Amino acid sequence: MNMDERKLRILQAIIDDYILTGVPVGSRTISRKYDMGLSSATIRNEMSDLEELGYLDQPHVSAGRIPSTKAYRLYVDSLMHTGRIPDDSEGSIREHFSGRISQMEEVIDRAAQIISSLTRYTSVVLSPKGAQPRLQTVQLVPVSTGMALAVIVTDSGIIRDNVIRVGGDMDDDTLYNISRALTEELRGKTLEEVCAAMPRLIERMRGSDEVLQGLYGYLASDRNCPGRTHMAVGGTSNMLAYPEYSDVDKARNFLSLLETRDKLADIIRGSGEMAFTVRIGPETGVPEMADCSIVTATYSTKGGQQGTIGVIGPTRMRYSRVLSILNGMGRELTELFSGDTDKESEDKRKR
Amino acid sequence: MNMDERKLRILQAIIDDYILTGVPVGSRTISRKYDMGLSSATIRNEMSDLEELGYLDQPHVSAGRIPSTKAYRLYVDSLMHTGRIPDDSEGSIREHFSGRISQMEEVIDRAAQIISSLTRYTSVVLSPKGAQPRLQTVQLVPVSTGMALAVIVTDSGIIRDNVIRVGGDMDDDTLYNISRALTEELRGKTLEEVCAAMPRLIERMRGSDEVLQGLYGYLASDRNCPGRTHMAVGGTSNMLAYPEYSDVDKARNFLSLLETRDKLADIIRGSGEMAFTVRIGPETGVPEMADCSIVTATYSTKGGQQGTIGVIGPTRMRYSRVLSILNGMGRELTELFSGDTDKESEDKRKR
DNA sequence: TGTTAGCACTCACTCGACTCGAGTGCTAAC
DNA sequence: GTTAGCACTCGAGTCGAGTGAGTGCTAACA
Repeated sequence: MNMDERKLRILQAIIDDYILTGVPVGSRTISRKYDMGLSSATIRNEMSDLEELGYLDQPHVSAGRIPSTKAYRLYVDSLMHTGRIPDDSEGSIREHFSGRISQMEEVIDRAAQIISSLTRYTSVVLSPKGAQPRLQTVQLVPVSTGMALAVIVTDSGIIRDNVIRVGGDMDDDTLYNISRALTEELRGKTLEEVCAAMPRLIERMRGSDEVLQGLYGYLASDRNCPGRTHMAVGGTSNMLAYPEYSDVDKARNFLSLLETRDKLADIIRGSGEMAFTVRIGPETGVPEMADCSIVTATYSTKGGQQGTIGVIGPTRMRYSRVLSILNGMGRELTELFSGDTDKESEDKRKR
Repeated sequence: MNMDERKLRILQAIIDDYILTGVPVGSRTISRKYDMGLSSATIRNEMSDLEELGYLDQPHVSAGRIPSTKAYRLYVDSLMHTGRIPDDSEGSIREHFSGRISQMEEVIDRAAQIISSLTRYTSVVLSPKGAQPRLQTVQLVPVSTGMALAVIVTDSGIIRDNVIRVGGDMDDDTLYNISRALTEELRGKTLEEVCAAMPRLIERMRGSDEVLQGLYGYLASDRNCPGRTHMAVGGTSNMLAYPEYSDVDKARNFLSLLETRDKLADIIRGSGEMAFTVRIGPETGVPEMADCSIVTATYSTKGGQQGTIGVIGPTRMRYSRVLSILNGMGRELTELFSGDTDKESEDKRKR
């Protein structure tokens, strides 16, 4: 037995209906609501075939049928009429971002909010990471005696800073001179390379070695520390609106998964650096998400770093809508992070 | 009819039991589990009196009784045996913080996690704000042509930074000289005063006026912008563990309240700057929280700024435990934020 | 050979009747 | 003032019949 055109059409109707209603769909529903020109009995036969082929499941004998993971897979890969971005959304994204946008964290947070409000699912946005950014400027700003703020500007426009110990009483000018020397020496290197170069520098620049030690310690710990990648989660409560989560225990499990941020980041990033991925149910590899799907997309920054945006929803997700919203948001973020910073300030200034 | 010693003891037993179990408590339970030396019938009479006095409610005739808001109020104000901090917690707080702590945001996030894991309720931590911090250093770090990062260090040790437009092509040295001049001029002023002084400065320091304009714009918007206060929420899923929230709709309302961060911050901060506040049920003033209680405490920074930590739980909250945990955390945060930063780096270095 | 009408069958779900038991209020005795 | 006893209330749980959506199968039809 093989799939034919008609089976595909019926399967599509079933998936569409189930995504819409969340209720197992029966043969009669299909023959009436969708204009197939076939009686329910025929549909029934076809559905029986589709079940045998592994595309449909039956919760119990006297209920309708629901799409299997395999069906969703097929749907996403080829059946889905990949809609363009919903009319309202494109404008919506723009509009939401049009206000004041300064810090990267704020953009990330806002993006998560927008995605979840547009999709009505749970959204996750991860800050850019990946390709090593290259150092552009180092500058040390005195904070208190013996301490300074090390500001590191990279070519991706992302700034990291941290308070480090510089020892003794360095006056502003001394720190500034050290900063200049460091910048000259290190500009254009990746953070990896900077770390590698540090021991040699410490050797050479006697007299300011405590400063360099401090900086080195910070860089070394920061480089390996994924904690600095910012993550925003939006619409956690949205999931509770779906009957799939009317069971409180299930909901709690899901929510506490969202709370373990490291794990969540791994899951979202699990898709690698593909432009788009859709993982359905078991494909997520997370037992707690056996009946969730995860859709992710990437965006990139000027420096070539990649960030991830994702949506988590029930397997009966409105995939096409979600994909186009993520697409729109990805484009918007890419633009925001790689367009020159002038535009941001422009917006800001206008207020 | 008046409250006497015995009524108080009985009321306390009822509250204790209800907080523990969440089930309406009957007269027999009290007479057996709590060593009153009274029969259930007597207790029954007393309970009847307590109900008349407004301290107890009866969900329905044949159920036990539950404490009213008034009862909790009395309990918190005078009945509660204000336990010292639970044995495990004091150490726990220390231990959790002993790892790497650098950015304020991280401390805040971590604090929320710790509080919620210790209390098993939902926790909220707000970054310090209030008393105007005084400027200590301004420094401009070049980021790209025409743009610079303005780093502002205040005496509270809290650092703000933002990318501003500086116009033209300022080289490092020029920016540095401007920074020095600005620092000299503005050190010791509150941010309010800095803003007030800016127009005059812009007048005087012709030639670098575009830089100053940019800085002014940032300061002016930042000063009035409460968005910069960081807020962390922990243990959102904890609430679902309590039978009070076995109703999914209720849970969803609660969760979406947690998501509207501005509103939540207002609610938490609603208590003003009291060292401790306990708001019970309707006292919260938030309809969605009619059967929640909010306990808050404050901590302070070197610069005299105040931050807020809070716990949101069901009205039958383990008040004494929560209060002592918040007390411990408040002390720890105050120490962290007002002790000199040396200690932090020390910890960091040890790793 | 594919399609359809008809029919028996399944099974979750609903709803009312019933039981059970925790808890109360009241009364009378101590 | 305290307590034992008892009738009463009412939510929660159980049981069973009824309902209806949906299926699979068979036989008739185009």
